[in-house]
Amino acid sequence: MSEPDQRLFFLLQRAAHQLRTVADRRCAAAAGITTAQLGALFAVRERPGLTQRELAATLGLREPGVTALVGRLVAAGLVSKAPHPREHRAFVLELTEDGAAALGAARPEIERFNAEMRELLGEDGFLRTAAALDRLARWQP
Amino acid sequence: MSEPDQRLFFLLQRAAHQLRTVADRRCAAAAGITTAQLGALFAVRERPGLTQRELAATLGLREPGVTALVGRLVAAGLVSKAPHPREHRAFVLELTEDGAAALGAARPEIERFNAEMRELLGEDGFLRTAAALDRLARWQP
DNA sequence: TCACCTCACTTCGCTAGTGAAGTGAGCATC
DNA sequence: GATGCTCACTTCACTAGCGAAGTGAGGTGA
Repeated sequence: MSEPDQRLFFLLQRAAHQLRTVADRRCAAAAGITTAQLGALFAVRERPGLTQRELAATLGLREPGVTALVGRLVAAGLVSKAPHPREHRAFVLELTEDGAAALGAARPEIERFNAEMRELLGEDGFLRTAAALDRLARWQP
Repeated sequence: MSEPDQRLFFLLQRAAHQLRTVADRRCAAAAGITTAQLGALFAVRERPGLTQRELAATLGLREPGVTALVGRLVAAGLVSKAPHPREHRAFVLELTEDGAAALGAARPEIERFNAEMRELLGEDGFLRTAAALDRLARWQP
């Protein structure tokens, strides 16, 4: 492996970390919650009645992480958690009004984030990066 | 903002998270340390005598994080930490033999990771993504 | 019918980051 | 030569994720 290749690997890791922390600070400023929490709200809004297992798959997290994440959202009143009608082990998640409001509050910040990314990478680079990360998101080692 | 745009934002977050965790599991299996630790070793090898402040800038971390990170590496005997010759508040970091060995041990895994990314994204997509993430890594909100 | 398995979720202990505040050496200024 | 500033690093309290193990309801097969 060439030296630049190795550098590339670490660069990638740093970029991934940067993405998370920058976005997190933005979301926290806009809606008072983290990107992960916001992502969960978005997922629940898209598919109301989601179970935690499904949410874990959607977000690319493990179950314990989702248990904690949902716990925080329920405690904050942003998501409701009710017994599953058919499957007694599971719960169904719904967005509350406050949850929808938080999602709305973060929207301008997300817009700004995307706009800056577009500026940074160019429209073409932005779309290509998005496509690439789309595949990465579904990547299983 | 269009709905797909919002989805894109969360997709990006998930991809970033996926990248970190996949790479971390690989590195842990290969060298017994995390990607962040490996990245620090790489940085110290490239610029021996680095201070922690410089390392923080290189890795995109904050100082407390680097204090802990370096502490772990020193405890593991992978990095040495000596007083700075001129600046008494600072320390200079050097790679130990074990540190170099760990870096070497992880090399095939990094190679494999990069190869899979290339396969996933195509050579062109890989290079473009790398270039994009290079900018992202240096991005300051 | 009763032991056994499956599986959604939880609990526990861990690692790795963050921000805010603290520490202390060296230097400048009065 | 005391006062106070700067700044590299540390400490502290916190959040967020992980893996492994535990819990318990529902189904399955001898």
